[in-house]
Amino acid sequence: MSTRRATISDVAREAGVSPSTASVVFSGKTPVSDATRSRVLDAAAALGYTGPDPRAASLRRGRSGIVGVVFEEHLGTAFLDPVKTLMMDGLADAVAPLGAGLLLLRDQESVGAGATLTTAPLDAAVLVGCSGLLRESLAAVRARGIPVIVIEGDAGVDVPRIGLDNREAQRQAASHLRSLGHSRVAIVALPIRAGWSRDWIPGDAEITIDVTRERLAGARDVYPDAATYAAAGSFIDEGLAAGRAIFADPAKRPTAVIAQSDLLAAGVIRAAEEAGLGVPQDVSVTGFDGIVVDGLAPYELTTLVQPAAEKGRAAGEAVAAMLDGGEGASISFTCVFREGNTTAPAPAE
Amino acid sequence: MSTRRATISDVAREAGVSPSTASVVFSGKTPVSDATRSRVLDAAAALGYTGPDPRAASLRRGRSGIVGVVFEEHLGTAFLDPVKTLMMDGLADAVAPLGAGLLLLRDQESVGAGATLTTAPLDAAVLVGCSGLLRESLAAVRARGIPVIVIEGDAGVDVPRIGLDNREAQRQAASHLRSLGHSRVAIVALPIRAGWSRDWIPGDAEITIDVTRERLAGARDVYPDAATYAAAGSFIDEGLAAGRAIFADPAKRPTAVIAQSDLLAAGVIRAAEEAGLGVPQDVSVTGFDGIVVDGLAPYELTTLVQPAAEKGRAAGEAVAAMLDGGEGASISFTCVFREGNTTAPAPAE
DNA sequence: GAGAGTGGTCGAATCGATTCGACGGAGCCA
DNA sequence: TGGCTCCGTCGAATCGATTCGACCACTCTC
Repeated sequence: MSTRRATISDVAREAGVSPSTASVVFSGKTPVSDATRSRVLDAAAALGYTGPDPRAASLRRGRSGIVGVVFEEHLGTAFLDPVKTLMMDGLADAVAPLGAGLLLLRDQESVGAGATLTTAPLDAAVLVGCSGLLRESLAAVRARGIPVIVIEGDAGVDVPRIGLDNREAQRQAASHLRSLGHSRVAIVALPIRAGWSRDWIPGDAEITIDVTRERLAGARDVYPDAATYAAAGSFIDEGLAAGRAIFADPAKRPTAVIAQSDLLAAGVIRAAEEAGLGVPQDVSVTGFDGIVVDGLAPYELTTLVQPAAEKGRAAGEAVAAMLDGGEGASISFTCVFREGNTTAPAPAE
Repeated sequence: MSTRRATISDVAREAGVSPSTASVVFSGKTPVSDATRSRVLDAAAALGYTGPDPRAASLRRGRSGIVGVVFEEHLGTAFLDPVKTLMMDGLADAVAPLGAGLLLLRDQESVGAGATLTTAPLDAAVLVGCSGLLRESLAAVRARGIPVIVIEGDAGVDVPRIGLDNREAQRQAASHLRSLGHSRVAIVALPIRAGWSRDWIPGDAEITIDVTRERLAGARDVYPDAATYAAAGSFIDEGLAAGRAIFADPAKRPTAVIAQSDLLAAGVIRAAEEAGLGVPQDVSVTGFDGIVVDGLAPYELTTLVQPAAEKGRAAGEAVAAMLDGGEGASISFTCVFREGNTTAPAPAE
C-alpha cells in the first residue's frame, strides 16, 4: 500500500489532541493527564505509529545522539588492538548516559566512501590518533561547532586531548630493570611510522608515531644506547620475530628486553623460550599496557598498566561536558607499574 | 557571539541565487553553471558555511547514512572475537558505497542507556545474533520500514539471515578424524547458553546458542558419544582449561579433540603440551573459523575456514539491496576444510 | 469571594535542507 | 525568422517533530 507512515500529527488528530500534546506524550517533557496519555497511546497503536522519527527529532532538537569515533587505520585493524577495544568500551559506557551511540568512522576520505566526519550527523567526534589527512575535515567539523576530542594524538592546540604519561611510565620500567642490575638491554618498539616493516632502527631514527617516540624516550632516559628493534605492529607474532632477531647472536644477547606493548612482550618471551633462555632467570622482559594476554599463562608480565577503559571513559565525559557548553579539558593519565614474574635480577656474568 | 551558524539560505542570499540553486551546488544533483557555482562557493567561504547540515538533509531525503549494528554482548567482548572483527570489516566495506557508516548498538534497553534501535536515525539494522530482548524493539523498527538482517541468529521467519553451514562443516572435520582412525574423541564446545561457566555437559544438555548447538550436532553425527566440555567463551585460556580437564585422567585421554573455535583449539594444544602430549603425534586437534591465531606458530590448525569477512559483506550488500527496494534474501555460507599440521593418524594402541 | 497559583493543552513558529515542476532565454535548424 | 529543444535557475511545498509562551479552568488561601 502506498499510504505513507503515520506521523505524530496523524496520531494527534486520531486522538483528538493537538500535535504538541501528542509530542509531549512521547517525550515526557511535560506532565500530561493520564486520560490524554492513554488516548494518544491508543491512537498510536491503532495507526501503527511507533514513536517519533529520529531524523525529524534530531533536526529540531539539534542533537542526533551520535558520537563519531574516527580511526586512522582500517577498522579491522583497530579492533585487533586490545587497548583500543577497551578504550571503546569505556567510551561506550561514558556516552550511554547521553543517550548517544558510537558511529565508526575511518580516517580516509576516498571517493564514494562511507560516512565521513563532514557528512554524518554527529553531536561530537572522538579522534583516535590524528593524521594529517584528518586535519582538514577536522576544521570543517569544528567550524560547525561540534566538540572534538583526541585520544593519543595531536590535533592542534585547541583540541583537548586524552593522554598518557608514556615516557615517564616507560622510564619506570627501565629503572626497575636497572635496579635489578641489568645493563645489556634491548628494546622492542612499536612501529615508528605508518607502513613500517620490522627492522632494527638506529638511535637517531625519525619517529612519527607519538606513542612509539615517547615510550622510546623513556627507555632511553635510562638506557641511552639500548639496541632497538621496531616491530610492524602490536602482535605476539611480531614480538616473536623481534625476539628471534634479538636473541639470534648468543654473544650479544641482552639480559633484559623492554617491549613497548604486552603483546610484543609475549612474543619476546616465546622467542626466549625458543632460544633456550628461561624467563626471568636468563632474560627479563617488560611489557606495556597491562592487558590480559590470552594464552600467556603462567607468565604474568611485569608491565605498565594503562587505564585504557578510563581513557575512553574520560573522552566520553569530556564530550558530555562540552556538549553541556563546558570547556573540554585535556587530561593526562598515569600508568601503574605492576611487577609480574617476568623480571628478575640480572644473571651473574 | 550569538550569531547562529549560517544556513544554506544565508549563503544563497549572499550569492544572489535561490536556495534551491545553492543546494544543488553542494549536492551536485543538477548541472550548475561554473559562474554560479563559484559565486555560491565564495559566499559559503565568506560566511563560514561548511556544507549542508546532515540532520536537516537526512530528514528531507529520508536517509541518514547510518546502519546500526546490534550486538548481544558488551561491545568490548564482541571485538575480542576475531570472527566478529572480520565480519565488521566486511560489513564496513559493503556499506561504504552506500555512503553509510556503522553505528554500534547494544542489545540492552536498560533505562537511561545509550542510543537504541528505536531512537537512532537508522537506515537499516544488522543484528549479530538475536536474543529475546531484541525481539520487541525489532518489531518497532520493522514497522517503521527499516530493513533488518541478522547474522548468525534467528529473528523470525521474515527477517533475512546470513548463515553458515555449521553442522555440515563440523561433520567434515569429524569425518576427517574418523578417517584418520580416531575413535576416542572429545569435544570442546563454545558456551551453551548466556552466562555459562566452563564445565562438562551431558549428552542431552539444553543448548540455547545456535552456533554451539549446530556445530555440536555436526560432531555428534560422527561421534555420537563424544564427551563434551563447554567453555565459557572463545579464548585460548578457556581452551587451555578445557584441555586440562580433558587430559587430566591419563586413562581416559582421547586421541583427538574437536574444538569449536580456533582459539579454543590453540588452548587445547597448549594443554596437550603441558600434559606431555605431542600434537599431532599423540593427539590431534581441530579448530573452527580459520582465523590467524596470533602466537600459535609453528602450528597450523586443521580447521574449517569460515568466510567471516564475506558474511559481513553479504550482510552489507543485502542491506543495500533492501534499501533499493529489493527483497532481502537469506544467504548461507559454506566453510572450507583446511588441513594443517595438528591432525595425524591415531596413534597405535 | 477575589486574587494568586497550578496543571494541562493548544497554536504557531522553527529546525535546515531538498526536490520537482515551471519558466526564461539561448542556440539550432530549416 | 519561427518553432523547438535544452540548460540552468527559481518558487514553493515538504520532510516530521519540538518548544515556548499563551491560555483556560480550577483550586487554595485569606
